[in-house]
Amino acid sequence: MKAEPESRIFKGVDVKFSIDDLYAMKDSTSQWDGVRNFEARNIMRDRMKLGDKVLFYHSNCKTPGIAGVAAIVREGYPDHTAFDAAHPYYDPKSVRDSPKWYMRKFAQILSLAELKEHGPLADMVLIKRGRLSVQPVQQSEYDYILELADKQ
DNA sequence: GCCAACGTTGGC
DNA sequence: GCCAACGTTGGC
Repeated sequence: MKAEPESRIFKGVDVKFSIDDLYAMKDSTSQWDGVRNFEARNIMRDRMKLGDKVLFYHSNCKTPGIAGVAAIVREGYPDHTAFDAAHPYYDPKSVRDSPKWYMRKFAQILSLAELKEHGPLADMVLIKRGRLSVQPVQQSEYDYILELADKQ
């Protein structure tokens, strides 16, 4: 799942959310709001289950890459930010979702540039397609990435 | 800041 | 249901 670790003002609000921001939250847990893409929403609503692991990706920043691992502690439910006309994530047509997590941070970012150098990851949605804020990861890809992280 | 790739909208 | 126009993502 992607989030932007550097400050960016969207409709008057800073949307910055890094792995450190997640860690700093109460119980290192947060809702995951603001998803406004149907495919991404469907993955959150239909496929992400309690206890599932999540690769936390830093996007739109100096070193885009995987920052660590989080886990689902609550399954999808409607994103209330979509109902609030004053909220930057307001959507007048809304019915949406969001899960929650906790996390483990990698020693260093596994940068996109580095991930691209590893053949076993060549078919990752992240590499092949890129643009999608919530993406499925194959178990083999996840295991490979955790091995890379453990070698740091 | 550029722009390619892709998603969404809406007229027809 | 097509598709042009437009908007967004996100690496570079």
